[in-house]
Amino acid sequence: MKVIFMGTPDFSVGTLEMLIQAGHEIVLVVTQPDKPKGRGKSMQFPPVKEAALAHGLEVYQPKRVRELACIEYLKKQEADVIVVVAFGQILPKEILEMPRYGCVNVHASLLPKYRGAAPIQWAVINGEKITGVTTMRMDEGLDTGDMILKEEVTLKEDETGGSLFERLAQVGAELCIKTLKVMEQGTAVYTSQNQEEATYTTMIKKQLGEIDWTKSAQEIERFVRGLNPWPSAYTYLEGKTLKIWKAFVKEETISAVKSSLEINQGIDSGTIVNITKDSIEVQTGQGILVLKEIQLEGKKRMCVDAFLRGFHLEIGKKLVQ
RNA sequence: CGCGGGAUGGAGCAGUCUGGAAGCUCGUCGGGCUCAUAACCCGAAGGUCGCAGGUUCAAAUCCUGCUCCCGCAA
Repeated sequence: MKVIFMGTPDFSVGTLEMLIQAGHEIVLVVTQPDKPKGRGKSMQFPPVKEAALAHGLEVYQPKRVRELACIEYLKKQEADVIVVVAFGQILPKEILEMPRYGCVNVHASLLPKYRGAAPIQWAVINGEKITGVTTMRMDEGLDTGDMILKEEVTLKEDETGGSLFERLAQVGAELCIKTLKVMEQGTAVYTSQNQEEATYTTMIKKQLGEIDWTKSAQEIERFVRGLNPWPSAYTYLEGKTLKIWKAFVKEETISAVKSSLEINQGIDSGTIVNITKDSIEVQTGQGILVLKEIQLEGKKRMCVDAFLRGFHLEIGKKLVQ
């Protein structure tokens, strides 16, 4: 089919490449404008643009897709379908209705749950056992279109936002190809979403990563995994930012909840209660979190045993700003 | 020219301001102690102090340029 592809971050790249591989004719790749990124604020191409250029595809970067000039340009392509994967702009009705097969969106959750911007991280943070990818025919709402295909993915014990991101991107790419196939064959089944079951996720901001030590050790551990590798969960140590990359819930606190709760009643959440050769144990609102891999501001991320060799840390210190 | 931290034996750091014998906590190797040990004791190897110039009797340390890493911000 003649396809217009719209997408911006890494998550979209896999789908674009699989579309090419599957033999679809990509007539145009639409992505967000280049933005200054990284240290030194140098201009950088969005990942999708990099991939598109590598395949010799035409790239179009409108500031706003709803502008007339843009709509006209898209119309000229005479595409059969528009595939949208994490594009980052809302499409107006004119575009949604433009292609013969409409606009297909690949969303990284099992709709109608986790509509919105950051379904992957939230699935990990919330401790979901199963998530997945859904394709749908877009309508004017945010992730409210009729669903076409769905595939479940089971989260692993040590799943991080990053690892799940990669897996879902792969699943999403394959699901997209299947979706186009059934649409083309006319065998696609469109299922409307149950509005009552719908949930929404908010966009992940940097600031969200600050750890609230009054939460339970289990919640914080999931929080750490969900925000790895971006934007990362962090706290403070002696006025500096301390990122937590890897941690786990201390086992004893599960089996001996009552006694440890009693013992810890006088200790504030966020206090370092024990330090071993290769771990730092922190009191939380419920249970103890054992830090294994951390990163102090300006330093590389490192295992706690390496950190402790060069940083003299004392029990009783609190991880607060 | 967005702001800032950093580069020192295999790892993590101190030393740099106030130039003048390369140090700390570990790891590694050898030996000892021990029923035993990630514990303890003794000993050893291992570094052109990121790179290139400059100042000086003398530079990890001062000056200049460069490379790489990291935090913030976007």
